[in-house]
Amino acid sequence: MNVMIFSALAEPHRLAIIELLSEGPLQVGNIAERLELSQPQASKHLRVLTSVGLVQVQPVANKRIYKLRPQPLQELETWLETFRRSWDEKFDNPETYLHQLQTAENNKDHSK
Amino acid sequence: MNVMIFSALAEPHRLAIIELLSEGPLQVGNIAERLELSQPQASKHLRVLTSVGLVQVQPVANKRIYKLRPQPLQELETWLETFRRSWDEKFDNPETYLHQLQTAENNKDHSK
DNA sequence: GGAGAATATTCCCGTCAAGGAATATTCACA
DNA sequence: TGTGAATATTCCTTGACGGGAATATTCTCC
Repeated sequence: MNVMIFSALAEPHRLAIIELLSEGPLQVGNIAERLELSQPQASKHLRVLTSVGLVQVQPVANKRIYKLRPQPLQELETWLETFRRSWDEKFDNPETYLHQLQTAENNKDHSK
Repeated sequence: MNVMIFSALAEPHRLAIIELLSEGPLQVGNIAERLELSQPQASKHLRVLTSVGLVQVQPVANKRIYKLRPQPLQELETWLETFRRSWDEKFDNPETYLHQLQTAENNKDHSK
């Protein structure tokens, strides 16, 4: 899993942009207005979101319509599914926990 | 959705710790060793992960066993599901896209 | 092609977080 | 109680990032 998507979403305004765009495409001015951002700030954040592929531009006249790109969030969902497997297998399973403790014990330094 | 979990996962080493812990609980020394981190670095990153609830400590003797906490990642999964609804409803739907364009048009400044 | 709307870019500054090194703390055990 | 193992904390420095202000760019339309 790549870290870029997380750092892109780690900024409150960018996360708000993503959630706003989940309702549908918007042009820069509307995004800035709705989130009470300056226009340059909105553009800068949209640039970051575009660079990591979370967002996509579509020029219409002298406007630029931004919309979400499903792929990265879908990949994130896939990544999370691999964790669900871990929950089901290992969590609240005393035997597994014991095994981990023994593993830690076996990893001790035997070279001295 | 809270931004904290994203900033916690936005650091490569911390993301690696999460993925490592998905295989099972580990003590600090083993985490540091496996990821080629200094022990203080590992402790610091684990502190961040704990503070956002992604990880949980369990003291055993003078060791500290860290393991994942399912809740935050499950909440993230839930958050992503709300997006899936948007994909299915709105994506590749020309009518919706047109509606957005018109909405943008209607949001123009009427006060002048 | 000139004007104006919509958007992007640049420059500058303050803040914050990560890493390294050193040190402190906690715990078991002899 | 003292020693060593395991882990946490502090201090410091440096680089990256967000915000504001100003400016540049792009596009449409007359």
